[in-house]
Amino acid sequence: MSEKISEAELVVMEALWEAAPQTANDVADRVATDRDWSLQTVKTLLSRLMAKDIIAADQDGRRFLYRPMVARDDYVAGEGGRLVNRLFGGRISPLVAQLAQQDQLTADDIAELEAILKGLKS
Amino acid sequence: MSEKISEAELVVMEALWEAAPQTANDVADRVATDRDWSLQTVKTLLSRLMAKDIIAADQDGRRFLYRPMVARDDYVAGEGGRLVNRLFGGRISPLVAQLAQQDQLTADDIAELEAILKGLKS
DNA sequence: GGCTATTGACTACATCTGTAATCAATGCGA
DNA sequence: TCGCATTGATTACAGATGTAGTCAATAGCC
Repeated sequence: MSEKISEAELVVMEALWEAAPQTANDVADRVATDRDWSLQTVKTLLSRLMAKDIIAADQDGRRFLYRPMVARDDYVAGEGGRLVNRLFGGRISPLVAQLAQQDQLTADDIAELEAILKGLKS
Repeated sequence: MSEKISEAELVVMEALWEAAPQTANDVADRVATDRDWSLQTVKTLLSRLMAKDIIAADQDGRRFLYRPMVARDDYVAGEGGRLVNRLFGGRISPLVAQLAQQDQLTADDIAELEAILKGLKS
């Protein structure tokens, strides 16, 4: 239901998912690792995320404490599903096959996949 | 290396990946199943894809025959990898786990995943 | 109690995207 | 040969996005 999160907005979301609630300054600091943005830029992105009801803010003195309203897991599941639909017609195996072919699957990945499959068969 | 393909452009690409080469009219007809676009809109998208060097065109009389310059598999692998990186830190298993949890894995999917894993272990 | 620093709100502006109308060339039928 | 239909090129324009400057309120300091 909630609106689309743009690339730049997602960076802010990641910061908020790491820890919440945070002030605009906290978020800017955290985001600085990834992007060289001014504080104002971060605040604009926070505003837009507020307008989209993806985050909320509680007043704390004269500042605001921002917090995500959507869980990262939910967002990620939605996006993952959408991509799998768009690119693979809803089938996950071609993506796994692609990654396998590019040797992008670690032994850990393979073990985990096997565990998941085992769980499904029970 | 090639530039980003937007949502609308991707619809055109799908049409071109289905069959190539095609005239602008062919593409528009094929795309009509998905989107209710005017012929002009499709032509604009074709132009933009040309500008981005994602497709090429060969003159055929007074028309052009358009064809993709990137293979669907390559594009899809790139996008899939990018998403898995962005959302899951490069690990595929969380995505599979998500899909499994949402009962989005069919018996066929599971069988294919098992086959892929079996292939990897040999 | 006025000055300054902090902080959110508002405004700005270039680019990209979605969607299309209009223009211009050109080939074909009458 | 002349007008019409086809087709690509150019232009348009609103909304989203990336990036940030400026304004206004306010709270603490001297």
